[in-house]
Amino acid sequence: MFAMAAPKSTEQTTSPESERPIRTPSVSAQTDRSMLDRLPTRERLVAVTADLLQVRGYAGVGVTEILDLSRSAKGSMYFHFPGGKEQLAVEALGDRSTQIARLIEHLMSTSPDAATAVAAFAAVLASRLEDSDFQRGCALATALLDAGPEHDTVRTAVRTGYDRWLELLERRIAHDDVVDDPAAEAVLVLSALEGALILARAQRDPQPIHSVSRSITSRWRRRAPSE
Amino acid sequence: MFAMAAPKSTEQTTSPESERPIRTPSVSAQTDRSMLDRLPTRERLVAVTADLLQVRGYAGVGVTEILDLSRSAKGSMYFHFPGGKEQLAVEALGDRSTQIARLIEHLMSTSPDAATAVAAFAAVLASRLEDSDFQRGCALATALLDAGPEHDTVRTAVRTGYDRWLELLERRIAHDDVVDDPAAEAVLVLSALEGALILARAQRDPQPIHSVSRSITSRWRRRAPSE
Amino acid sequence: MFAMAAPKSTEQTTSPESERPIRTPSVSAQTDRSMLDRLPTRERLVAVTADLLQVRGYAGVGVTEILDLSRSAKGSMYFHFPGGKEQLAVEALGDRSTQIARLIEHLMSTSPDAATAVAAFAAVLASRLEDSDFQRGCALATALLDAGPEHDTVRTAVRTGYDRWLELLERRIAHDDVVDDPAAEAVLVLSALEGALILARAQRDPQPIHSVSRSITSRWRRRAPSE
Amino acid sequence: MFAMAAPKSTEQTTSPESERPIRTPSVSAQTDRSMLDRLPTRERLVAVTADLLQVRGYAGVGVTEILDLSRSAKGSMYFHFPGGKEQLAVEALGDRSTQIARLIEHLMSTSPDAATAVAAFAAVLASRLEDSDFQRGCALATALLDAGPEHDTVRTAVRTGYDRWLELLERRIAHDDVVDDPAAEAVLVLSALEGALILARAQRDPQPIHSVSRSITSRWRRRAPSE
DNA sequence: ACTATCGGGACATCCCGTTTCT
DNA sequence: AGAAACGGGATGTCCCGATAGT
Repeated sequence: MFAMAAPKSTEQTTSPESERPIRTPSVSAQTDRSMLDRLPTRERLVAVTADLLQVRGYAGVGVTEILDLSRSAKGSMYFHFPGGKEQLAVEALGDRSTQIARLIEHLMSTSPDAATAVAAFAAVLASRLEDSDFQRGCALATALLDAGPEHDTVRTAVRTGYDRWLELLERRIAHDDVVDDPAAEAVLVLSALEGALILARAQRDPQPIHSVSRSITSRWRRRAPSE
Repeated sequence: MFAMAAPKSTEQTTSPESERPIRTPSVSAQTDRSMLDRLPTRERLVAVTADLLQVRGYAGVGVTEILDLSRSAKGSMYFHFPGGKEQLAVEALGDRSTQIARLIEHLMSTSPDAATAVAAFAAVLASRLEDSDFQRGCALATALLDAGPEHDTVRTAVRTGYDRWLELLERRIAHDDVVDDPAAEAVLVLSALEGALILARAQRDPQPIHSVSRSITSRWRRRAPSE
Repeated sequence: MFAMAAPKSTEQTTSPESERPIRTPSVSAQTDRSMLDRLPTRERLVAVTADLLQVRGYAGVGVTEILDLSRSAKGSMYFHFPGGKEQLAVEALGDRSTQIARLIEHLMSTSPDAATAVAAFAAVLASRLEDSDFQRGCALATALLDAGPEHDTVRTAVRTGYDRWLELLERRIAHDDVVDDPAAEAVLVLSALEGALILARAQRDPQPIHSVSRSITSRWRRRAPSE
Repeated sequence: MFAMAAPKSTEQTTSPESERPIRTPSVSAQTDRSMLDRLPTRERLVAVTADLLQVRGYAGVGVTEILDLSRSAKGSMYFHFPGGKEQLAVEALGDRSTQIARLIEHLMSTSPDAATAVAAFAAVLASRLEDSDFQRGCALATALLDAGPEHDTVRTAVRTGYDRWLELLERRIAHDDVVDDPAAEAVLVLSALEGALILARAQRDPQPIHSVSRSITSRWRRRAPSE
């Protein structure tokens, strides 16, 4: 999908026309450059922020980096997001969580059963992680963990995202009627995938993601033949 | 055990007479003050660092804060940890992961079966989270997610910790003989708990932790008579 | 008349939904809101600027704050005042100094003698200071002191205002014939009141203002029968 | 005493060895360079801050300028003054107000009577103002007026300074027994001089200072021959 | 006459690592 | 082992002025 550049290359290849060092985009990101430049400033900021939050979390990302990568000026950012970094992060997380929600919805409605859908979802997560040299985990989890209690709006945004995902999962699990408690099972699926994403990142190996997906769904498929 | 509210005291006392700023210990931490003061400098630094990493991650914690909370001076820190913040973090994560490993070991050996042990472990995690006003999740996950690729020693430390935990879990699951693939089941248990810890933090509700613990262990207890 | 406390609202609402920050009007000002909204843009800007200059001086006031409080946009401001902040300040100081001149004129012509007029003037200054929680001193002095040599037009505006006041004072003192050198006495009156306003602000006590007014005028009333 | 450089020369004479533009010391200051360099960092910061506050007030002075002029690093400043700009200002004002207090004390004890002492004091103020191209008024007044209510420690420092000066003035006036109410007369003297300093700055003419000094003291000398 | 953007520099603060001295 | 001081770069935020489009 995209390649990973060197990790935050502090050294600059002296390109002729660059006066000040322009930060090499350490994470080229999901949203790639060609489509980025076509976006209006506001969307560009959101997209870049989402990509960076996914990799280094709230505290780990600096607004300067966001500005560099999105080729925007400080003034523009504080015009569109008077609430600063926090507001930008909240909006980026909302944006990203909606994207994932749409992905889940799509997989749920195009798969023959819940188990297949979950396996497909796991596969997408795993491939995104691998393709990014094991940097891009879950934007929500990554942003949440180092936001600190003073940025409660970030936590709320994360929570809202998780709640939406859980509902989608639960609905399909309930529809398939594979377990007694669909809500608890949705929590298990999401928790296990989130945790596996972290394990995979630590081990630089996507195997945990596939493993948990298999472990969980192998118990399903029993009761309901689903539509 | 203690409450935590003050949001990183951005406002100093600013009274002209006060020579040095006194940082409100925003996170009193697992390691509490009275026992902290009895520790030698080196251990004090490690303990405080572990506590802070658990709450705000690698990027979110500053050495100044560590120094303030551990009542040590810069010089002392760079004497004990010439590698600076990164080395300190690695050592703190090693320390903390050993503590958790010991806890797992203890629970595993004192519980009648694996399911009970896992439930007890989940209960400990949940209560620690709640007691800290939903701040203290897993130090390893929190530190990993915002460390960034340039701090690979941090990732390695996290990985080592996870591997040790996995092995302990796998051993007991294998011993109880409750599932076909004990290694995969250990990964599921750890992943689900890590993920549930995050969900719980986002929702400010420990329920996901208990939920996943129940969901997973409810399938066990069947085959093995346990020792 | 009104109270003033909120310290420049350094914290934004930061709610993700709020698009634009709403600045808490830290200084509602002499010119109050209801009459402000009825004014055309240009006058609104001048009035708000004057109020702010009086409280925080030239360097202490930002155009953003002026814009927020006067509910105008940047474009409007630079249309009316192409010279920017400096021109706006000059005009605001001219406006305010005219108001004060009118007040002096009125008091001078309605009082039985110069001493009574000066006491009345001092009383007005003192009450304005007290009513604003000891924030609103003399706009001219406040703006002058932190304008810096690069904003000489500000100094000139201040000077012009002072000159007008001095002339009015001198005329009445001369008319009453209470001292040998009416010009010098006018300078004394104005200087003492300006200085007392500062002392009063520092001490949060209006007493110096009344004190100097009494000290000075107690020597008058002797020679002249007044008109 | 010293010369004034060009007013904040935004343009830089391209001296060979200067890499980044080094701010031309817009106000060479009371504390001149040669003696400044011999001072330890902490004192250097205080001295430079006092000089700058005197000219442009609290809001008008930036810490960068203080750092440049005092040739100190950011780290040093926040080491010595953890309370930042505000603490530095408070300390500078305390320092400067002590210097003036000593001057007053000296003049009071070496002059034949209070009137002579006040005239001498006025002469010093006037000459300092003139020598600085009408920039250096009273540091206390200048810093107070644009500090804003959020920096109350600055106001307190100013108040303390004024109170000390008033006491010294009152003591000598009482000793000479020239008026009925020495406390009120001290307030008059200080107020008039502070105000005259402002008028003189606005008019670029020291005359108001001498004028008020003469106006006030001409009524004295009557009753007491003093020691 | 006004809105909606943008640009880029300056602001106060805090960062992490080093050095020097005891 | 540790205290005191320093260096200089990075942080998030805010600044003032400009511009393009009505």
